[in-house]
Amino acid sequence: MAEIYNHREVETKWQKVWDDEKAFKTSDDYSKPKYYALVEFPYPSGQGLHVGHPRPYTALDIVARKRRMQGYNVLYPMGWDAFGLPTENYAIQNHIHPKIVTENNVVRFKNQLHSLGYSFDWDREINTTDPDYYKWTQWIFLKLFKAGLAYKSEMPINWCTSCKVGLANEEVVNGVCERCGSEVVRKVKSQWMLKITEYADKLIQGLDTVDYVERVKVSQKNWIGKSTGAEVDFSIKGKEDKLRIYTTRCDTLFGATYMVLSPEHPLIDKYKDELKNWEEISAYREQAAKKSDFERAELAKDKTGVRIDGLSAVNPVNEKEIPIFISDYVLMSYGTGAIMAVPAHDERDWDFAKKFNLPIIEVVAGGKNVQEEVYTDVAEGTIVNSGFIDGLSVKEAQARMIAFLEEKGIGCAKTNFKLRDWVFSRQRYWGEPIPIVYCEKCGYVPVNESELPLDLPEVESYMPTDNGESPLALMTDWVNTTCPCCKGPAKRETDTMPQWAGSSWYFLRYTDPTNTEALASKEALDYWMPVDWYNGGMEHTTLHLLYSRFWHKFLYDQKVVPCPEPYLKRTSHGMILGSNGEKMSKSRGNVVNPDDIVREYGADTLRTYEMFIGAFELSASWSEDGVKGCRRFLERVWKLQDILTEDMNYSTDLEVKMHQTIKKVSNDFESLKYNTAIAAMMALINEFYRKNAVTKGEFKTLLTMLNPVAPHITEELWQSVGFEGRLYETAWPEYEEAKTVEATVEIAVQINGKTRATLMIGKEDPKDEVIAKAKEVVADKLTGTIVKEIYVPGRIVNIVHK
RNA sequence: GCCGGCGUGGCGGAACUGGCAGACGCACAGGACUUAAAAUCCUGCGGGACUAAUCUCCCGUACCGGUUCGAUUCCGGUCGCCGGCACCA
Repeated sequence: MAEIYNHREVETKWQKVWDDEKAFKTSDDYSKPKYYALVEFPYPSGQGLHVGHPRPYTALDIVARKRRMQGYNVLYPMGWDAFGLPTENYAIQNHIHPKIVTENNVVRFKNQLHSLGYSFDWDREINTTDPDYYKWTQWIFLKLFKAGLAYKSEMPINWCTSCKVGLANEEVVNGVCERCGSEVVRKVKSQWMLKITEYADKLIQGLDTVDYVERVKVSQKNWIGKSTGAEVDFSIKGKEDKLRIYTTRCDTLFGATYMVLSPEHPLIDKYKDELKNWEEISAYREQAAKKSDFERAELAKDKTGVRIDGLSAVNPVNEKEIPIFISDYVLMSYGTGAIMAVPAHDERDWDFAKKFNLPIIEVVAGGKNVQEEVYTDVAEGTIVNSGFIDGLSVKEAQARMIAFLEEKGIGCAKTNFKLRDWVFSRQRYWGEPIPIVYCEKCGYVPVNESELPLDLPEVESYMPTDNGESPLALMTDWVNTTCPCCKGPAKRETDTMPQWAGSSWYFLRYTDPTNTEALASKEALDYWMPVDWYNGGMEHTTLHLLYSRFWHKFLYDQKVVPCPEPYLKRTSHGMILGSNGEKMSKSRGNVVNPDDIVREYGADTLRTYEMFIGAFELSASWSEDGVKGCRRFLERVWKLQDILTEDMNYSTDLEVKMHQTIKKVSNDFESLKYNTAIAAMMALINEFYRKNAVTKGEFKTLLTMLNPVAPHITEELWQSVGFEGRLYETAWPEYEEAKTVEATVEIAVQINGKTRATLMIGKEDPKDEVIAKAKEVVADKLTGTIVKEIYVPGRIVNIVHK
């Protein structure tokens, strides 16, 4: 009888062996085929590892381990995305330097990850707060600046009242701060911006070249929000100025019966002295300014606005004079901040026209009465009441209209995006200093590359300030410097970079993490990039994933990296919910700590359970009973030792099953179907127990297949039954396609599509013979006339009969 | 409102390309072992009708309809849930 399975002993033992042997060290042998597997590096929070973390880590650990067994040189690294607000807030509350807080958290995280037996190459560990690392984050920023993609802009930003920090649009969720849930208000501030919009098209096009799960592609496309249309100039009656608008429906130009400006539109100020109802307009503008974007959107149903009394526009296609309004349903931040309103064919314009009693002119005939109901269909319908484009389809009319506008010089085709430039400054301490100096004479001047890293200075107080300045602004010694250009007095930029900076390029650093001459050597980048498989959370689709693709594309254009897309394949894991089906949180009291599971059941059990819990991409509820089931499975694997025979082959009756299982497990590990791979191995050992015997050959294959999921127990069994060498260095088992098919199979015999009997046949048996046998089996039920006989080889016979 | 995804036993979930629905696990029930319990092992386990039991039959993959010899799978419609976007002209 084998000893009892003591997971603590086994797991401690093998973790030490792997460390001592540097078992998972990535080789620098660039002649071998490479495989780069990547999981999103965690933010080392004070709470430690959460039971959700191991799910993606285990999934790609399985892939990484399998690839090594298949002979690849594998890069499977881990590091720390350690700049960020929670650390800073914790530091403030407890009067500990954020650097110390980070160090402590990293130690804890690392121990926890280590206890789970991941095959990370810890020699390549990186930390975004390490000056040797953020030197290169700053270096990339300088590249962006020099390329004109980083600029400072005075603009309204999303200001979190609690964090006292500006947020990117992506960080504002339902009008509140994504992180703390506090109210977000608009505040005008001078901010560093990155021109991600310059890459909008490339970011969309690149999606066609990569293997991402569909929902990620769709979300990114929606977020970038490309739309094609035209810009058209309307003249203002009696003035030189033109009013430029953006429309996607230039085919409806003849139906424009009024115009609307955003309340912030500059034209209003220009003519304020001529407006007869300036007070009313001004009051409306003030009211609109008070509302956040979110509030404006929330009150969407009810259209408000004020007519500009004193100005009117002229429709360029029919010279008709039409009124101009201001309304907050038009946003200054999109298009030109002004629209032509075509109430017949735009829902918002229709609502507004009804409320203000404006004329509605049908220009696309679609069988609906546009006085009663808006008509927006572009696929059907014919242009009417529209002069030279009458009778055309919507599509034809658009082409004709654009040609007309361009010919007359009053408009042109135009593409717009919803994507806005990335607000890149944070008024916080715990982030990368922005390596820019402001000089009265020379303006914004980049710090010399030789001076990087520009270290984060030690400060007394890193409290955020109420006036919106970074805590660094108080450090006059640091702030006052000399201009790199004219050597005159200058001031340093005191804002820091957002958390997303360090994570926008970290996958490059892993390829060559200690390089002091470059962010990574050309050879390392040529060999390792792109990442072959990247897994991470859906919540990063429009943040980290989009930002890092942007940086990477920029670096590609700068010839720093060898490929236009950083990740070949992107998958996403589902969340692990509490046993009550709700999101795990302290307040709900449903949090499970992985340490407890590792202690009580073992890392292998936790790993197996998290892979078995359900479809990888869907969220799943935690169940301690489920954990026990997986523990039971591993114990049954352990106890196979007791029924082991010396035979190194597969037993004849299980040969097909063995080949089938290898095939299934091999394929399932590649396609995120970890749950069915484990189920197949469970079914296999059930076969062994049914026979009460397992050959050494069968056991060897089982251990090899199970090793990526449960590395400790399998390595221990490998050694204790006397197999050579280390299991982690053993080749992945092969299967023969021909041997995955049974010589005889049971098929269903159906009558009119309903199964009435089953039948054993040989896989090569000819059709006629099988059908004859099938008829025999169900002879008593075939009382009428046979209409048709269908045989699907190896599956069913169906006899159609009346 | 728009865009994605999903809906299968008491539960988590399987099902290749349209071919025996419910693999695997959990829970539950009965049995074995035990002084007993736990653990372990064996058996059963969608609902219903018939039966002493087996057999057999009917219903069943959210709902309604269609295509097909055959539909969880494909098509049309309805309902519900989850996620994302949301006055983007």
